[in-house]
Amino acid sequence: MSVRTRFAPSPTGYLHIGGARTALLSWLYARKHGGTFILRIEDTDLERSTMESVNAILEGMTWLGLEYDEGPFSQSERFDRYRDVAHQLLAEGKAYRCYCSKERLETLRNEQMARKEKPRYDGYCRDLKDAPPPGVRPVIRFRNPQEGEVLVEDSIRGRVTFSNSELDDLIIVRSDGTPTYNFTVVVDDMDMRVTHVIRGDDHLSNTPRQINILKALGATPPVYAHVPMILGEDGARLSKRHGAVSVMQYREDGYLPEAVLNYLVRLGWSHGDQEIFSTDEMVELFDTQDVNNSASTFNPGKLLWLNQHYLKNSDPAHVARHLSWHMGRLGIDPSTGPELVEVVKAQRERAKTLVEMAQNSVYFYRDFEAYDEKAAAKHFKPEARDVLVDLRSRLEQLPEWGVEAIHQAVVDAAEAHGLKMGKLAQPLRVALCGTDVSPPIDVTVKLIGRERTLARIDKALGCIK
RNA sequence: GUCCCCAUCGUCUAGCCGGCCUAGGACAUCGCCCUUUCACGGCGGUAACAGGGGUUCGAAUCCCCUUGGGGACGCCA
Repeated sequence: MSVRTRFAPSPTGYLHIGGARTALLSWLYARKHGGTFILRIEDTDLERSTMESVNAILEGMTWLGLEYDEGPFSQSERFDRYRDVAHQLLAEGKAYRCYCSKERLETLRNEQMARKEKPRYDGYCRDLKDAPPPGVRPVIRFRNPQEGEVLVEDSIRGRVTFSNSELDDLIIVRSDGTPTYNFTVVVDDMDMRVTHVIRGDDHLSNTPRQINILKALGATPPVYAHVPMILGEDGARLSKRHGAVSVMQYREDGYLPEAVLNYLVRLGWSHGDQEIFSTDEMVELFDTQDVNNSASTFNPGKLLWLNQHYLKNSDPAHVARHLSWHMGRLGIDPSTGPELVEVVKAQRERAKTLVEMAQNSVYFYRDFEAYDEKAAAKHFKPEARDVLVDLRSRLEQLPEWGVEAIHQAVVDAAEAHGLKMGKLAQPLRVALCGTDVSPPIDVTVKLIGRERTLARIDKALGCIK
């Protein structure tokens, strides 16, 4: 039987880091086994679900390259199916209508809490003999077994058993007729023939309920794999408080999708001492059996390092495509200056993010407003004047505008004035870039181009008294 | 509170079917080297088996307890 996995987010927000990881692992597992990856939107909570969220999730998955094979299916379009299944359960006596008021349930809960018991439904309507109270729209509850145990065979956690006496009769259809999560998941996983449910750890306690319903429906439970949670740096579950958690925020912050993917796969999973994994390697090496069973803390620093690694080691043309997007956000048209690929080659060892790279590359395309004060004060000294004038004429006369020739011109000019490289390179840098930080000076000059270089030297000369 | 899960450097982790571990790698951090800036890179350092009981010739590795953390307990998903 071929593998079928699914990612089933609820559209109540963006695609966050935790969701992206379970999506990645499900995707990897399907790919590894030549199976099918299904995307299902769990929008049974009509109040909180939004179309914007659906789009945000789709956008995030596309950016990460997690292509699904089937879907997206929306649970809101399957209400008829859930209702049919609920009625089937009702007819078979495996579910029943419950007329308890929310007030009664509330009181019950409070009493149980006061008695230090686990709050759970007491089964008041389980075998209701009296006529139902008039005017009350009932919910439908699943008749959970009261005896015995449920065994969850989890490929990450091993065998976990729950006692049925811990479980209560959960609501599968609300009084307004809409189905609830634990019910729709079961029906969908069954209908969609999902073979492996890879999801967050927070669902482990829901699993015995789902298995019970699945069995009542005569279906075979899938293989479960509950992946540990991702915690914030304060040890609490990752949330907005911990800064950027939206996957798309990482794009805006200048991360490459492969860096995010690599970071995510290494959270709770490893392959010896290997740190860098291409997508193909992940697909080949990943297995749910090797996933850790302890929660891990999100570490922005390591993600940053990975991002820099991919910036440095990916095909420059690929990085350039991503950089182009960020240049655009800065209002830069890359056609107004050097080839972006060349800029990438020059900058990739000195930037951790694409945002940084873009910001530090603006001067290749657009004249800067003002000199960095400190840098100008430090390097625009009178003794720099003559050598800059000299270099300017050498550059102007250069027959060929190449890095080699430029380098030679700079060396010669410095030598002619008995100066060390730094005494010329730094003032020149400030003159050309506005700051004293840039790629190697010859490369910088080359990329800025002759026209701009000469003009900027002139401008700087005007500032050196 | 009840039930479930988890526990190696600050962080991600290797190791986990016991001896090869005076516990390895990576990020971060500190120091040195390289250097026309910033970086890259190279070399080196600091740093962990939560605690207590067992089992065993021998435990990070197996068992139990304690402690600590996380999750679930909704007419949310």
